[in-house]
Amino acid sequence: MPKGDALGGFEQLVLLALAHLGDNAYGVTIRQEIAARTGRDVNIGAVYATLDRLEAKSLTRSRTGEPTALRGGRAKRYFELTAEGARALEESVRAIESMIRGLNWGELG
Amino acid sequence: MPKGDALGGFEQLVLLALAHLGDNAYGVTIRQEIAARTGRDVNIGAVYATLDRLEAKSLTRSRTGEPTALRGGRAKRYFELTAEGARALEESVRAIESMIRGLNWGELG
DNA sequence: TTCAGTTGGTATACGATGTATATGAAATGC
DNA sequence: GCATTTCATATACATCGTATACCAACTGAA
Repeated sequence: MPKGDALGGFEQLVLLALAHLGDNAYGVTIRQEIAARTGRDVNIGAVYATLDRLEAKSLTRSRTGEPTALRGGRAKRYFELTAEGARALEESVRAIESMIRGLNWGELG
Repeated sequence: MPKGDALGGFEQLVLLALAHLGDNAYGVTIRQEIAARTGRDVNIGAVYATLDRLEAKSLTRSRTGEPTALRGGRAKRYFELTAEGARALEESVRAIESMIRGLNWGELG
């Protein structure tokens, strides 16, 4: 990995949410996924801003879906990982895991 | 966790390095620990800047050690986690682990 | 048939975080 | 003493994270 393109913490979170959601990833579900797994109640604007930045870096791509026959069911913007995004995510997960490995929680603080 | 005090990605990395290094954590070794585990060649200035911010948030504390009898062996500034820092780190590791759990790498990209 | 109510997205601004560059200070060894 | 080595600090700027506010599209019922 060339230096300088490490993922930010929130970018990593959003990419992980995409990975879990598969073909049902759009603003609202992404936010829910993060909240459900981490307990962190993120702002929806933060999610979209980050998705835009990820797309600008070619780590994600998006398409507009069809409206659904539900009250307020307007068309969604679906997001997915690109191959490059999947690679960056794997790399970044590997990095954090190797930092976590072997920690002795008992001796901290 | 009260909203707003989530750790940044690099802050988390630095705290993890502290956790591994125990009583031998100072600028140079912290940098080495991160590089050795992640392959990421971080800038020393970035490390100190982050340590200062962590200390401002009471997640770490520091003290100045004794000079050593080595060429260039000037006094080091040692860093360690506070109890609060250890808690924040555990919390943040738990969050990322629950985001990683159950991922199916094969279906990405 | 229009408008309240609901879902979902966009714009933008700003503070926090991440990073590079440059400089400073204290020690040793010759 | 002065070059050399280790370690720390200062500063400036780019990127990321977050809040606030607003806009758009659709349904259902008056």
